Amino acid sequence: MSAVVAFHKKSELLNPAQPRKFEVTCTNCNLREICLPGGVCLEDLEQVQNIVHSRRRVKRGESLFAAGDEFSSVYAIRSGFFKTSVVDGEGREQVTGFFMGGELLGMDAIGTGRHNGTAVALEDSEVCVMPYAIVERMARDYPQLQRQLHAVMSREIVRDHGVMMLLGSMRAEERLAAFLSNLSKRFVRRGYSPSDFHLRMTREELGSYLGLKLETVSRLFSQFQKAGLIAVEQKHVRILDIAGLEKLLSAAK
Amino acid sequence: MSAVVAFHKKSELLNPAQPRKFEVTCTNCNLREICLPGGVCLEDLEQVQNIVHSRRRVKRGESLFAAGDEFSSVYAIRSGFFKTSVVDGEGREQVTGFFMGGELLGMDAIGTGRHNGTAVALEDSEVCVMPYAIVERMARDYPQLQRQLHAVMSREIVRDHGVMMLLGSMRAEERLAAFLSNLSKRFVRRGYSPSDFHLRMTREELGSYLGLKLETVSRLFSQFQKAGLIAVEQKHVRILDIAGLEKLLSAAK
DNA sequence: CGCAACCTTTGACCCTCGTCAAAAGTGAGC
DNA sequence: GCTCACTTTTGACGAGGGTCAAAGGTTGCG
Repeated sequence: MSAVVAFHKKSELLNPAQPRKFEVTCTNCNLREICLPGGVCLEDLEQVQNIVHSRRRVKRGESLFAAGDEFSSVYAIRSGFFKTSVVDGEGREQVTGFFMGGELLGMDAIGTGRHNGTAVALEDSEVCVMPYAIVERMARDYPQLQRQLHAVMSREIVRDHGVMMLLGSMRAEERLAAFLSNLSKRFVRRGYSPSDFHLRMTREELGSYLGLKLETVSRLFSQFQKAGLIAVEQKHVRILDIAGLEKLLSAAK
Repeated sequence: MSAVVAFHKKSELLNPAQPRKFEVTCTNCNLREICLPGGVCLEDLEQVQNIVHSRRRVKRGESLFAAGDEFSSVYAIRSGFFKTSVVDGEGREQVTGFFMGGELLGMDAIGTGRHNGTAVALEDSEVCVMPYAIVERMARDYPQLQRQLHAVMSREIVRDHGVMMLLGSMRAEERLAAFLSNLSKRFVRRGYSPSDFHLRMTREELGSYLGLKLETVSRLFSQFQKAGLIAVEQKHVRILDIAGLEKLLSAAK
């Protein structure tokens, strides 16, 4: 296909070599290991970190990119929380994922030159803007970066297949249990509590992601609470019995 | 992550420069345009086609790779038809896709060095074996190939998001209509009839993909037939009213 | 050619989750 | 601090699709 054409908004590529006001460095970023530069050795990192052209703040409720937007860059989340979604012909929204620090957004656009979905910040966030033109060039020069880029995309595919399993084969309570367990693991990895966190999404957004209606999600939270698995208060969730939650997953059917 | 380590089965990399018995060339392949080398100019293609180390026949029912297998290569389908699936802890299978000529398999393994899912031939098939180590090197030397590789992975992500929409937001009859419409488009692209084809998968496999039980799929086929949208006879399907099928999609809810 | 394994269809019944509705809780902006 | 819009919870009810069962069809193999 010849659609892989448009690559950079000019605005994001001005003066790529100039010194920047803020210190955008991967070297001293605590997310380095789980982010795109993970696996790049320290000497190379000095150069590789120039893939980060700038940073961009996205306030809660604002979109980082929307479906149909011209592709220019991929984005690494430096702080905050995003949802991604796609919309079909009838205006139905399907939430395709929730993303946090160190995770990459925007790879859906490489194939067509336009974003297929929308990324919206669910809390005030900041991302590292990595113009794809630069990513391409750097990937050529630094094999470890190339491999890491492929790995990140591959893992996104694997993640998507997991969501298909969730949506295609699991019952409602298994879906929510799987979601909570997954979220817990990702929080731990980032140094947060595995059992005590604030959900950034509404019941409706979570329902969309899980293929359920918001009422069902709400009922499941109540049900899990009654069962002593979690304590919910609005968006604040405390996992009381992670083993119990994960047993829900093994208890197929 | 350091998991991206293991790359080639020796067996697949022996004598990469030797002349081969069969003429494995992209230049004269009718799938060139929709395959990985698509977009590579003809001069470069002479070299680039060396990413195809060999071909491999996979008989109906055999697997090309299985979950847990060590990653060595990605595979371009030269002829035939595959299903891919993942299996969860409880042994539940979720079919994640159906693939035909020109499409790439195996990208799920780049991130971890092991295949996350399984690819099974649904008819006697042949694939081009492209050792990832060679793909990496070629991608460095030929930017167009690099871009195409990224594009292919990106499109797989977009496809997956479409499946999430299907599984998360559509009703049973919309899912089947969407599937038939999609299959029709892909057949056309490859020079086959858009309205007359042989389904390679069982009702159960199709049901798994669509998040439905086999009985539901069977009922839907009967229902579509009764409505004059299609004619079904076992695995042979003829689309009688593609517009009617696609209207099912717009008629949300 | 005939058997066995598998696949498909169809019916009857039922359960999970969606729909509709109402009320209470929460939070952002004036 | 008050209002209004949004979010969440909970209940009652119903339907879409799952489950169970049985029969017929198809295919491959000995």
